[in-house]
Amino acid sequence: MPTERESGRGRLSREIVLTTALALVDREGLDALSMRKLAGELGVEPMALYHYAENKDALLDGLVELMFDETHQALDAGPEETGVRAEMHRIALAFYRAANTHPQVLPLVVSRLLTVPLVRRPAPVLRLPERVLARLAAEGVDGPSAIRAYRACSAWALGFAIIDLRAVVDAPDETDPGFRLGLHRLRKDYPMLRSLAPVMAEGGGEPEFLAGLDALLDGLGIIDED
Amino acid sequence: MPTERESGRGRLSREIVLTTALALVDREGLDALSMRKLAGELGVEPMALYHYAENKDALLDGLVELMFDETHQALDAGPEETGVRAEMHRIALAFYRAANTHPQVLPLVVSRLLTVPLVRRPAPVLRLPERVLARLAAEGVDGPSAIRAYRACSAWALGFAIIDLRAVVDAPDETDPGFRLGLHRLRKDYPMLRSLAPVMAEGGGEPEFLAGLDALLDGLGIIDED
DNA sequence: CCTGTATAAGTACGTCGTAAATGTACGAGA
DNA sequence: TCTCGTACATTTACGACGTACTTATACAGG
Repeated sequence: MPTERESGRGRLSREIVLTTALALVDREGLDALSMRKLAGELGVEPMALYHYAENKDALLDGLVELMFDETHQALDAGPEETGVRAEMHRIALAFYRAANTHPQVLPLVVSRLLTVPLVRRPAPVLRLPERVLARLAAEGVDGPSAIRAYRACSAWALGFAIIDLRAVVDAPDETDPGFRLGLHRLRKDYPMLRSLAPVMAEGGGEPEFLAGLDALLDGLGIIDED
Repeated sequence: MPTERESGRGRLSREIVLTTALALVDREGLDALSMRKLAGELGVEPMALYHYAENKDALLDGLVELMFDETHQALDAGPEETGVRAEMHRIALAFYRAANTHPQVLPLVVSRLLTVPLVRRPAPVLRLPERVLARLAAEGVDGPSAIRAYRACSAWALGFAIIDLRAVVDAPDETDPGFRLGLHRLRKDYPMLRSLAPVMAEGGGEPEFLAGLDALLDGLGIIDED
């Protein structure tokens, strides 16, 4: 006798489909995600997925949504900080960690930002700027300044997540045949890069992330009042 | 009698293939780029392209390469600035402008950064950090500090380019049927976003980009000596 | 003029996203 | 308890894609 998950109705749900897709992407990369493969992983025929995502693009949107959801879950789990600065740290860190957990999703975030108009973005994606702007407004920051601050923080968080993740990939676990050739080219044509590559491979991590964020907030005059 | 470009040998070259591909992507978006379509645009059979790009991924790498090349061309066209700060502005701006010229390539940049190990990145991609690091070293900045500065500048340039380009897409040229519905949702659930959307749609542009860059450099203590 | 080599074209295969039609199991009302 | 509408899953099929493998062509050097 088959369990509920194994036969008939109710085997799938939007959440199951999306989380399985996200796991697949985290594990094997974006290119490995196909409707057929995902269906196979769920023990289902490909077309069944189209009840939960209008098409593949919508499914990819769902992955972005999931990453932002994770950010909000982390934020909702703890209490809001009292200082603006501390709260901005908390929000940015939540996003940064979600991004680090699902690096493969970042290219999707980028292409969606460039493509999907604000008005029809998924709720969790909109909720993040709303959260930031509301907090800044509560602190007495005027509209244009708040927008500038939000823009700076999101640009920094996204950019730093991308750049710093690179460090993982640059780590010297390189065993490919073309490696030594590449190293030689590096030594010859890019001496600075060559000598600093080990430092670069370490990555900045959260301290450097927060330091940059603080520098930006300083520049914008977003400072705790006391 | 057919011209040289129209028959026989020498119709194609890596440069022709790549620039045509880039034009196609700029015009119709990443998804519209297929080997077959590109070949059609070049008046050639699809397989001919494989003499200039090992496969489609390599062709996409070529697009990133082209964007960085454009950055270097802009930089090589003018004289180096004497102050570090001014030179960092010049370099970052060159990149920012190239990114704005080819927004569709940004998702590719991101996925390559996350995927391709440093050692085998295209020359123009390596040349940019080399340029920055060399300049900082010349100014007496030590290795780890230079890396931090480079990381901050590249994260900011990439992130701000992505975030600020979004403004274009968010502009209120929305004529879709679902628009008013979306607007209503916005008003109800995201009041801050709703009221600040017009400000947001304007984008920060180059002044805001440079202001953020300065804030980061200030935070790192990268200051002209005089 | 001939020939080798660089380049383009042709053919073919497996995979992809997904439209359309068909089948199936559950839950509510008789 | 039965039945039937509806929500869900499957089947089948198509065109487009990336690209391996094979064949044709045109130029350059001997």
